Amino acid sequence: MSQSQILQSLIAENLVSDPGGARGRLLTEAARLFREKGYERTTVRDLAAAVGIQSGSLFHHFRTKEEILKAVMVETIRLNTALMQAALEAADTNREKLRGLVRAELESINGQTGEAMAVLVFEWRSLSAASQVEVLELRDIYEKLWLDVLESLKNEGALEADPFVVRRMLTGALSWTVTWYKPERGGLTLGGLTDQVMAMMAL
Amino acid sequence: MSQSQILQSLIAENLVSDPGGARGRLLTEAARLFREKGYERTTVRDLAAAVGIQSGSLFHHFRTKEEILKAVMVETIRLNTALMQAALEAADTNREKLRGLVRAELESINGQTGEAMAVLVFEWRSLSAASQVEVLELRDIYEKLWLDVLESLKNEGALEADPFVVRRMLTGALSWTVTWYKPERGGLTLGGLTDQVMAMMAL
DNA sequence: GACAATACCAAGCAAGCGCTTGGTTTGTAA
DNA sequence: TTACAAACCAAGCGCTTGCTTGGTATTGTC
Repeated sequence: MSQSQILQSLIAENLVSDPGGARGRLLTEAARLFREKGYERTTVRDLAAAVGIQSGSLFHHFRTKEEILKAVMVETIRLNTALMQAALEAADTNREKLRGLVRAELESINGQTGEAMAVLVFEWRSLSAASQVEVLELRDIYEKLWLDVLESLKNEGALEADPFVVRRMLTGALSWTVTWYKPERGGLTLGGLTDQVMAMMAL
Repeated sequence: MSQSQILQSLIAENLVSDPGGARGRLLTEAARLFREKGYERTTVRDLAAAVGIQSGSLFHHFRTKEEILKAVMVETIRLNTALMQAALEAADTNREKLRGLVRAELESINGQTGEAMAVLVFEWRSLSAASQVEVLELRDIYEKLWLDVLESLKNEGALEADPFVVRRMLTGALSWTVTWYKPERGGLTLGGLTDQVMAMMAL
């Protein structure tokens, strides 16, 4: 199943907004602006201007500004969880599964959903506690994919360190690529970067 | 030279504010609040209340709210650069130097300056471009300490990967510890965590 | 065509923000 | 004691923000 088929299926199930529709275009622009200026410094006037409408009209689509932030987060988690599940299904060994996860996460962080992924990290505090709880539930599903694979690697003796610590280190290392990775820099492809990450873990 | 001697020397040189003085107390509280609620959501009224004064009085000490943010960042970079230089001076081999840097950075991120270090990462966008330039100059001195050691390790054959990439991965992995590391969690000390990081790099 | 639903416009509200201003209080030096 | 500087108070300014409200325009359905 290709990436666009996964996306189409999520759209059909109303889990993710169609990027071509009004709501989807707004979320794409919101992710970009929130990433660039920060959620708090992005006004509803900025958001509206980015999609070519007046600010009051946003409130027809979303109840509050915060609901926009939450939707950016929820939708990127859903999409990337589905992409990672697909990467797992395409792999045979635990080592290949981990490689697939690393590759998929690097793609999500440095590709189409890079802005939304960065918003998830940097704008967490602007979510209300109730929204944080909801987003964390989805996030936990995503994290479980990782921990299951790391624990399997530990059980087969391929990994000595604590899976929890390894995942946390990886989260930081991979998330940080958003601040520095550029394909043009020294010809380092995402595949090459994936190789370096795997090598750093002696895997 | 001990940590408190380093701090006293920086205070004497007016590079860092005395934590016991009014300005220093304000910067400590500011780092805490900015970390907790975000810079944009922390009002000057919040800051003033945290140190027990009225909000207008803040402007006796700092020209603008942004100057407070910048001071939090500048002062933590200066302090931690000095601590890392001390760690380098206490080490003999390049491997020990790297270990000293990892340990010192983990201490800065998870210890007294943890809040300010997190503010440096998460609140970067709230700084004006001019302030960013100034803070980056200090940051570059700090980063050069790392790159020099990693390049020495590469030159002696102990490290295969690109020092630039390794440093970036380490920055992410170590910075992320602020979100999850707790000494009580499974008895993992900072020394133990340092060991795990070094092991992950096969060093 | 008629009607309902959806999408958007334009104007402006209430609340809150960073900061100013004129003043008072405290600390220091001569 | 006096003079001055530093630190703080209290009140309020001008501006910005997220959002509401009454309306118009467009789209979809029968």
